[in-house]
Amino acid sequence: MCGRFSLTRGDRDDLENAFRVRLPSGMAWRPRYNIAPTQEVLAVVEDERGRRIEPRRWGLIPSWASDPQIGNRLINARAETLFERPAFREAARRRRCLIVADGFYEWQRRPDGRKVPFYIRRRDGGLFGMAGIWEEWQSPEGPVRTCAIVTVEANDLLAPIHPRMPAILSPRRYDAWLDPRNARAADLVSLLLEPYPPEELECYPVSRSVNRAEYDGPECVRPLRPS
DNA sequence: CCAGACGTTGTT
DNA sequence: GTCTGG
DNA sequence: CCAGACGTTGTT
DNA sequence: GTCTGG
Repeated sequence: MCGRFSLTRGDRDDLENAFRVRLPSGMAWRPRYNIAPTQEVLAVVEDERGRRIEPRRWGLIPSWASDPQIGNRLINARAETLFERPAFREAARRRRCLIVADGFYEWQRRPDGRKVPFYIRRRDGGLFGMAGIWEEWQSPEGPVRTCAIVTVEANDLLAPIHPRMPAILSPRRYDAWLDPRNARAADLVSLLLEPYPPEELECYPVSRSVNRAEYDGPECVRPLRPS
């Protein structure tokens, strides 16, 4: 699955080039090594007015939810059932997005029960878009925009670590995924299920500092042993 | 028709 | 064990 | 995802 | 929003 990720690099130009979008001039962010559920993430969204990058809270609250607490648990959505689940299908049809990242974490369970965190990133260190969906929930204080990250079966690189991974889209699939006029579930799911080329990624064990959601420093992504 | 419920993942 | 918060 | 909390009554 | 039950 995907319960933590990073956005450590990426200046304005990187983001604008990677996702072919213009950033609002006032938009600022700091390097994030340990992004956890309930925190703010950057989402590439698209509607009739065009493509934008906007913040979203990670943890999807369905529009009809009476209790927003539900969002603390809806952090991932399975690609295989995305268009069927009542909590997700409306967002899947009309509110797809890309979650901007440059790495993510998976925990490997060892035979003795210990869990070892691994960091996965592109070999070239570049940005990538994880498939996501988003929702808007009306709180008494105003609209709350939330999102979930779509997951798929692990590819060959990740399979030894964990059975699921985020759906990483190749850049040539970004347009089709984001296009709001595209609503054919079968086509969209097949985009998600295209395995991301394992040879473009690398994966190495990291220290347990990432376990603490409160810790957000470079220690999280440092290789435990040279990889 | 209206009222009322409705959630997910991954793990073992 | 289970739930909440980050 | 992981870490950390998790209780009640009655009284002031 | 959408589905189920009455």
